[in-house]
Amino acid sequence: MVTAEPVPGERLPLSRERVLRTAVAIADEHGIEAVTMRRVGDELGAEAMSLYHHVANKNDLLDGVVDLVAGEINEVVDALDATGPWQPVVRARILAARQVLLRHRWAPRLLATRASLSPQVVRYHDRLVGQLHDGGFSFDLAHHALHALGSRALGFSQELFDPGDGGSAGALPPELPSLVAMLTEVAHDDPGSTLGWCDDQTEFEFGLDLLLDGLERRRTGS
Amino acid sequence: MVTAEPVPGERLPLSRERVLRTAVAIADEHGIEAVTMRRVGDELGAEAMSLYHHVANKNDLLDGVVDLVAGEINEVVDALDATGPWQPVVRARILAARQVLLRHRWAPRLLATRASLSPQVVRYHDRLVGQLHDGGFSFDLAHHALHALGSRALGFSQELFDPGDGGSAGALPPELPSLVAMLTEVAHDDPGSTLGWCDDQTEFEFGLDLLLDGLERRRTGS
DNA sequence: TCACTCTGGCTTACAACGTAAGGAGACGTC
DNA sequence: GACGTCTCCTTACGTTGTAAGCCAGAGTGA
Repeated sequence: MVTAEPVPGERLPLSRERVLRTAVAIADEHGIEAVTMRRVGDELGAEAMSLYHHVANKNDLLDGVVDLVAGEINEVVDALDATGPWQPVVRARILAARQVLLRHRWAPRLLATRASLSPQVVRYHDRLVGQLHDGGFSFDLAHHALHALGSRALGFSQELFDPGDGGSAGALPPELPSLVAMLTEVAHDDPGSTLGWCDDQTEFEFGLDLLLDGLERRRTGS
Repeated sequence: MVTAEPVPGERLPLSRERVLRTAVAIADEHGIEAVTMRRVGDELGAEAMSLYHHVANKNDLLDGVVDLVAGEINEVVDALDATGPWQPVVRARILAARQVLLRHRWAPRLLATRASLSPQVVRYHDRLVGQLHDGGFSFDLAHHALHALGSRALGFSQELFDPGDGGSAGALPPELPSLVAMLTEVAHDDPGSTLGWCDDQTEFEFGLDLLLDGLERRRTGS
């Protein structure tokens, strides 16, 4: 009758929370494609079908995972100091969100494929709109700003070229004269970079500032 | 001995070209998730395994599909008039690419998930860099521009919110004050819009021009 | 002409996936 | 004690990508 005691080897009961956190852990370690119902179950010492008592189906699980990550982002950005002019405030918010996503590199792709919106993602944008409005944006301009920023608002940009294979301009065929010229010149300017010929963080900030500067100009109407 | 005659009901032989075109047709009609090896085979009157004589595996098939669509884009943009100042030239190129992608709405998502780069996509960017360089960009700035534009260079932006469900601001909970305020105001400004409260083409152009204007300012150093 | 290899199709089979269906044991409430 | 209800398990099915191997026709060299 002593079943209530916390035996050390005893299994914790499942919960939606534990299921989602386990899925995130698997994705962090082995990539999002390693997140299968059976694998998540295994990791929890349970069967795949047991998960269905806590998530409706795999789609729901992935929605929950996205929401969890977005919640992590919100935790971080809510702690930032948001006083002062809007531009550094918004800039810091977005770069902080980016830092979280760099810890979950699979998350951007997952976010992009989700059909329904995560409450936490919506919440993130609500606060962002609030900051823009406080900074002098009309709601109309804030609305445009959301679309203009797109995924960049959450801290990631669509990386069409997989980083890591662009380093060698020699592999490019000669019928691409402009790319060859560009790559040789850029590589020459920065010969010893271990980050390859382009540093993602720098590029992200370049594009972000381009947008933020443009928005500020639209706001002041100059 | 008359086996060479083109019997009407006779099946064309398979080819990589036919396989890829069929996959595109299926994706156009039923979505990218309907593109399975068996389905493509069926559509061609062949078995799934027969496709493997023309594509290495499904990944290769999808790579080929992306390349085919990018080739379609290149066909269109190569036919554009590229004389005059860089900004309208590049703008027209990107908007034309967008028109092609609107005929293959599944393509952006597929593009974003491909690991290897399509030669046609690379070619597209080569010509784009050429246009920027001709327009007075240093290769360094052109390189930054590619990253800043990201997927927008190819004519699509990451649509985080699925269009079609954002129309009703009434569904939003009250703990999202800024979004509620924004949506009610924007919806009020444009009450009769059948496109929902945001028109994608307009928003895309807004963001694109923000970037192009910013790039021009960086180029002239003002 | 014969035997050979290639090419491109088909058949069969398998492992991994998501998940439907239902059963077993622990728990609370009447 | 009977009865839900909750949680977890077992079994099984359909769908997916694809490995392995068979077979017919077309060249091709002896």
